[in-house]
Amino acid sequence: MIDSMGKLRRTHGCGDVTEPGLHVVVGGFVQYIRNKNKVIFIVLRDRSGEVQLVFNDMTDRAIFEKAASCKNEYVLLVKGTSIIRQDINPNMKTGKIEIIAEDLRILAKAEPTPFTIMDATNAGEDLRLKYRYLDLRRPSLQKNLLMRHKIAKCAREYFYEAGFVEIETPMMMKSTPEGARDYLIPSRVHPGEFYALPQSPQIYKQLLMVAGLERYIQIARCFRDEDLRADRQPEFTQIDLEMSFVDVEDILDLTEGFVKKLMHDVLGREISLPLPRLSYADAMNRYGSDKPDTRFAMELQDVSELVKDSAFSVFSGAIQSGGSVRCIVAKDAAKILSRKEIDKLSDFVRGIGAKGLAFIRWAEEKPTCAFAKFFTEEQMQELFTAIGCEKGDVALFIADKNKIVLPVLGALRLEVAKKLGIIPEDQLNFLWITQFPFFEWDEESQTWLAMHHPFTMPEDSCLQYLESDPGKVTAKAYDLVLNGIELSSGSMRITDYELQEKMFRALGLTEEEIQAKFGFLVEAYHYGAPPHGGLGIGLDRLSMLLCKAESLRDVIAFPKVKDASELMSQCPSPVEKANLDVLGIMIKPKEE
RNA sequence: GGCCUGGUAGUUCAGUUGGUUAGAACGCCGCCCUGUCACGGCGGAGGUCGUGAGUUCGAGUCUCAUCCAGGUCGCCA
Repeated sequence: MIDSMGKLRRTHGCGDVTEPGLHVVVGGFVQYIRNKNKVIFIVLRDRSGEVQLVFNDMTDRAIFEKAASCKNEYVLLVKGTSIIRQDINPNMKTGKIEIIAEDLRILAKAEPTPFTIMDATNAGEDLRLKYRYLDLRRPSLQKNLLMRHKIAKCAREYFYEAGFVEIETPMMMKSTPEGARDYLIPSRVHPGEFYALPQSPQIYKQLLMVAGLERYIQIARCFRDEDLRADRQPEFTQIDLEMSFVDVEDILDLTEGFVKKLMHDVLGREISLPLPRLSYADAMNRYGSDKPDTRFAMELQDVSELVKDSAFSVFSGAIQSGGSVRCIVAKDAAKILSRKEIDKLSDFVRGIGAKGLAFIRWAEEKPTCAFAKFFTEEQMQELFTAIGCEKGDVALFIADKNKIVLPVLGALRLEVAKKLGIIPEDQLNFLWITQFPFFEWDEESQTWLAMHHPFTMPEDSCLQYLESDPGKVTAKAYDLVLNGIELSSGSMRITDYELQEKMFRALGLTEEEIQAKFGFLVEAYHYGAPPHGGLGIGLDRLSMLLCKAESLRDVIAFPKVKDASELMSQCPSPVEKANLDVLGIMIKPKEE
């Protein structure tokens, strides 16, 4: 039998009882029991922290017996008085006091949990996810969810103050065959037809601007049916914004104000504005990434000019076919980057598309370098000077098309920095990436594809190249990057329907395709739309970074695992045939 | 879909060159203990070594297949 609360109500959080002489009622889960036969200590835990309860020979016999019957994770309600402890526990926030129990109610019993509920748990993640409600009892996860709440609260406060209106957009919408795969929802009323879950509220928020709502915010759920990563869930949340009568600068300024408030409110840290900005081209050339981690240098260097005439065909060949030879120099890395380690790096770059890795390792008096034989002593000296390679350093070279060289060297830069441990962990490097290319040449289909969605506004200065030289066109698009992670992405939208039609033509879309895919959106812009743009800020990633969590799963209450299933409820799951019949759906048998 | 890593008690792990009855810690059960604090002491229960096949006199250990989990690449306009 369990007890009822009766009229007894909690007066304090466990972690809030820090003074002696208080008459308190606390409730929570049993964290530890230390039964010394004549005296029993129970540590009780709730959201606020832990506190020690004491039952001894002064305790009513029935209460004492009841305390003796308690086990871990029982839910208790305890009335008592706080007193100074005989021996202080310095590891506990409430370690100075303990509560002499006068009344004890067992509100719920608990079976032994599959793993011990404590922060320093070493239970496997799949087990913890299966019993997520137990995992979430751990203080560190509670802290993460609290942090996430604070971020959302801060966003609402800031943007409400700036005149943004919170509006919910539909979760059931038209499937758009562009981009990521949609999650589909079958329709019973229209058998054979489907809604889609939104990949983002993009279209609706633009229509809200056409509607004249001027400033919109939503903490929006988004869905993408693609493979998962540690930093990618099929269902995620973004702080979604759109605003009218603005240009890029206004949006960046407003967002920066939010970032500053966020850092202040949530972390108590001050950052200075404006945040640094880097063009996409510079980011690629200097860091080999459109989301560079600028907490450390080790920038990419182009040595094509120096090596283009060499007899080393790997270098000269790459340049002749329009590519380049670039390198990074890892200072004082020769000790850590042994031959064996460099071989591993070589495997690493091959794994992500490079043909190989050339290197200079300058550990002893003379550098080790396999390609040195193709160069004169003077030429090598010239190379060392140019890239700043000295004794103790390691230089790593990639030669190929730029489309390979840049991202591979960018990934290598991160990999090497991790190995060397040169990334300052507690630094917060925010960075805007701007001037994204509008089009991307697709070798496979031999056409220009939109790098962002096709409603993105091109920069005013390059409108003239739209048809003559699409590769030159840059977009009014911007990404906010924090420590090498893309936090936010946004753009100005096209409001001129004539320009929009030009864009569609440049992308090779036919009138039928345009109508089928975006008909209602295109039509909307025929009725007048103020200039507008916006962005979405990844709430999950932001939380992950601010909590210093290693995975998105640590900041989402009920996350999905790698195959997009949820281990606790075991979804997705098959449904009854009758349910499918109503929807007019048949399951195709698995192919052998 | 490719590649890498892992799967042994409720949990976290060890298990040597293939060789007797598969071990430890925590947890669990019982007993003892008036000041513990991740309490301590004594005793006990608990295993289809992910699954299936193969090699072998003999497989936790070797081989193959398969399932599960994680990471990574493809993918994510």
